[in-house]
Amino acid sequence: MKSHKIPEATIIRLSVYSRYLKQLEINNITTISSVDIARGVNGSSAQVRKDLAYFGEFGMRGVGYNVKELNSHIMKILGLNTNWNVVIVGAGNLGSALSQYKGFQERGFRVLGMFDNDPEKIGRRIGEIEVYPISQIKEFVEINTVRICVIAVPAHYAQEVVAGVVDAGVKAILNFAPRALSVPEHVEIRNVDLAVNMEILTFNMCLNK
Amino acid sequence: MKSHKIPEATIIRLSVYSRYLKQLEINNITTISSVDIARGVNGSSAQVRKDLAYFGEFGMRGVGYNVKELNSHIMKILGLNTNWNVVIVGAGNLGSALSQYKGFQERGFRVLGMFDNDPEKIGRRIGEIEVYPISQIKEFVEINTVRICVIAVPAHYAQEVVAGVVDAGVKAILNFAPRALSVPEHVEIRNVDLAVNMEILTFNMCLNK
DNA sequence: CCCCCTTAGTGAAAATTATAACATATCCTG
DNA sequence: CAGGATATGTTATAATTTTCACTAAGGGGG
Repeated sequence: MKSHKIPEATIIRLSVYSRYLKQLEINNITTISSVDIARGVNGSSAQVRKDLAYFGEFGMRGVGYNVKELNSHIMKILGLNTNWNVVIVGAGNLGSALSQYKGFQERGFRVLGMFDNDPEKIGRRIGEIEVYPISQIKEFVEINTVRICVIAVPAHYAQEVVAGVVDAGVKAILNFAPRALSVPEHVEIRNVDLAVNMEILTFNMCLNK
Repeated sequence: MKSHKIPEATIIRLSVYSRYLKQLEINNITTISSVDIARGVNGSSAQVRKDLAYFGEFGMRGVGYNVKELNSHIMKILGLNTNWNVVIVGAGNLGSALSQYKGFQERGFRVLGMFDNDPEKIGRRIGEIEVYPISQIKEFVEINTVRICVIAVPAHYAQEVVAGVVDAGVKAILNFAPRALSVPEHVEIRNVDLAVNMEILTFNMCLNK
């Protein structure tokens, strides 16, 4: 297990493998080969093996991988052997939808609260989740040991929100606002830009004609 | 303008540059250097210039780029000099939120309709957008020349939906279902896996301690 | 009008990432 | 128990992408 730098693409794929393995588990499939994993995720078998090799040896030559065991290893690699507390800032359409997103819950992400500055929204409940005033976020994050914050506010508020949640002790930010944000060295940030994804599609469509 | 293969990372960055330039336009900034673009998007100036160089020469040496003109070029490169009609399949939380997402409208993506198989949801309106039965999607796509479909249904329905919309004539798919989907050669697909993004954060957080 | 400062464009070098090929280990069959 | 079939782990190779350094070109001041 060398701690050399791991390509981000590898982490993305591990996450995808993991979900696929979960599916196999549900279907009571106990063993799988790298070739079949590759088939299941539209990848290559060499890549599957290479990705796993960064972290150890999880398979058996001539046999394949034990589905459950491999998934368990990957989950641990990804830091998913524990639950994570999450807050969402921005209780608009997107924030609300994210708060209900099953895909988070399934992977151990628990949205404990939402925050907004709109008096209209504060106090409301989205499903089980209450919307608190943004002024209370620091206290909330500290009390509930929240490490992850999702930002789903308009772009021009986003940097301001970052400052607040970083101060509150958040260690990772998933940002849906289409703007580059500055964070301190010790805070992880990841941008999910929905329009960018659309635009990659249009670019490719235009190429092909 | 060489038509060599363009890195996808370049396209992503172009999209980001474009949004940043838009912002500059709004602030009445007329000229900008690659260094300042880089600063605005947390990138490097060499990368900015390299990315643009794939498509032509848009700047003036010793001066920089004309903001408006450069953005106009990038928009055209990305295929955004025209509007795109979009349908969303899945009128749940996520689909509904996406239908209202301002970031799409701003970039010329018009959501014309949503589709679902739940009688509860069919006929309802989310904002201006009506939810139609999935059975009508083919006709709708043909009549409205829809080229892009957003998939926001549970994972186990997603492949089925793909088959339907591809048959209907859709050329690009933005998939939010956490599952690898098969599409014909001529159809572009892009997966936005929200949990994956969370998991990259947790992975990195675990590395750093 | 010339010189200096600035900044785009570009080609080569470096770093990264993916692919392919192979050596090693396990199982199964006869 | 031996040998073939299978599939991992690993090393080497190729491809891609980024970074760096340099050249070329425009603008402004003296």
